[in-house]
Amino acid sequence: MMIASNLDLQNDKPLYLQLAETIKARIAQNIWSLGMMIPSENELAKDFDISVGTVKKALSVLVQEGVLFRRQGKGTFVASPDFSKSFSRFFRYDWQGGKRAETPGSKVLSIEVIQPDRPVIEKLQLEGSQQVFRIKRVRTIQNKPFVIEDIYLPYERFKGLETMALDQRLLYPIYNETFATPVIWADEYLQPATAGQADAESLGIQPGDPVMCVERLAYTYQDRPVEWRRSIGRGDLFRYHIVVK
Amino acid sequence: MMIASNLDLQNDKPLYLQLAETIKARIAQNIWSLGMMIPSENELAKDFDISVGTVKKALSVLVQEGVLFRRQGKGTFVASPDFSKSFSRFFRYDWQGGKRAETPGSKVLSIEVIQPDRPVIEKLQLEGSQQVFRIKRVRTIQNKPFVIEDIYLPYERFKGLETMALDQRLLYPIYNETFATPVIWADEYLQPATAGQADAESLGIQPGDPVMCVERLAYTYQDRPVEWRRSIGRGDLFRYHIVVK
DNA sequence: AAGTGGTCTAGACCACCAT
DNA sequence: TGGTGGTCTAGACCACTTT
Repeated sequence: MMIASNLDLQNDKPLYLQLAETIKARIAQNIWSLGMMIPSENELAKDFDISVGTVKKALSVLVQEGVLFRRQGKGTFVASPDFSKSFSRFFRYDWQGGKRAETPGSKVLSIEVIQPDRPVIEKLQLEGSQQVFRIKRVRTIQNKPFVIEDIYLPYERFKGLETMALDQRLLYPIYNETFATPVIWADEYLQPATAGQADAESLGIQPGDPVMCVERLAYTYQDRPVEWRRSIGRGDLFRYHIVVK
Repeated sequence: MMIASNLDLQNDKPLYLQLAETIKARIAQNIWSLGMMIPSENELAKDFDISVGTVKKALSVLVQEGVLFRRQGKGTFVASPDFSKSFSRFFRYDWQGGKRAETPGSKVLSIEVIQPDRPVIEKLQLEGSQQVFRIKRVRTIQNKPFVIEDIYLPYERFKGLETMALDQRLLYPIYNETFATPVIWADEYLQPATAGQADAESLGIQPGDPVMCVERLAYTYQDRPVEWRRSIGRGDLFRYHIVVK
């Protein structure tokens, strides 16, 4: 049961776009949350007093945008972006020709609450004198380190994170489930570099060996930045794959 | 005037996808060429004996894929990939954070026709003993080299390329306009490395300096691979930007 | 005025899923 | 069996472009 609303025939904007925006707004307000089924075509059509065809068009737009997914016979659901998948694209694990997509282990080296410096303030769009978490961790495959990460998070949003078992779980599901902060999309910059003394030791390589430096700014709903991280990956294990269309 | 054909109600595949594929095939066969207007919704519906709604759906799929574009009041046209744009999509080199999107110069070092080795044969899906072009060139910004490229092309498809002024123009527009081979999408792999003696000299850096190694397989219509290239870029000038969704 | 695509409707029938 | 989405139809009306 849903209160109909604010679709406007007088508006320039087509009804199906108005509906799409309304649905996105409801997801952003957590009226409909990740993974949840939203009302059926028929219900939406009835609630908003438009035809089913128009509802179909609105939903197809949101499916296209990755906001929803649909299953014949079941319903329409709010999509949860799966970053563990996109993560696994970034690295190749096939170093023995084995195809097993092994889940990387992770070990937190330190977690502290600090006063951020200017670049972090700007990237996370912090105001006043907000503090941030700084997490350093190393990720491993078969117990060999292959990436070290330096992660910054706004303290307020993630208060309580420091008490959690961060070694056991991926971070993005924690953001989503515990802090109601799903990561929707991210901006990444890649640059090649060579390992310094400290990084080389952490990664088990020689200073001067190639490494990939990845900076990522991750956003949640309404394009709010919620995490900034810099990763340094072993060059010999790092392979970034992208399909350009 | 168009001979109707081969849409099959008995087929598992929905009519609108059958139509979309038929249209793509006609474009691939150059029955409808780049930039040309294709028949209107009504004509297509009549020719294929299906409803206008189904035609609309087929066309919207192709618009989504970037194969067609539509203009209200004018018609539906075969899209010509915009190469100044796609170029900047494929290569995102920020010059010291400057925003000037300067067009890089290029200088061909060598072009030869050779018998490809196995990796090239597999990537370009060559049959029998087909030969390939191998082009080596260096790209420059402000007369400074920043990328060296090693490019492989099937000889048959691009016969005559060796006589063209490759220094003056971008390659992809040449593929498109002269050889009716638009590049539709590409697969890229990025990996950090350090410069060897020869590469360092070409790029004006020191051996051991960081470089980015980019391998790209470019495809035309019907997912046919038509170019394979390996690029080595100066690490200090290379910054790859990607939005992960 | 005639032709184009863009939006919207009100159905029909089907395939799939739960019960 | 009833509800869901997926396909398809046959219109209507509108906005835009060209002649």
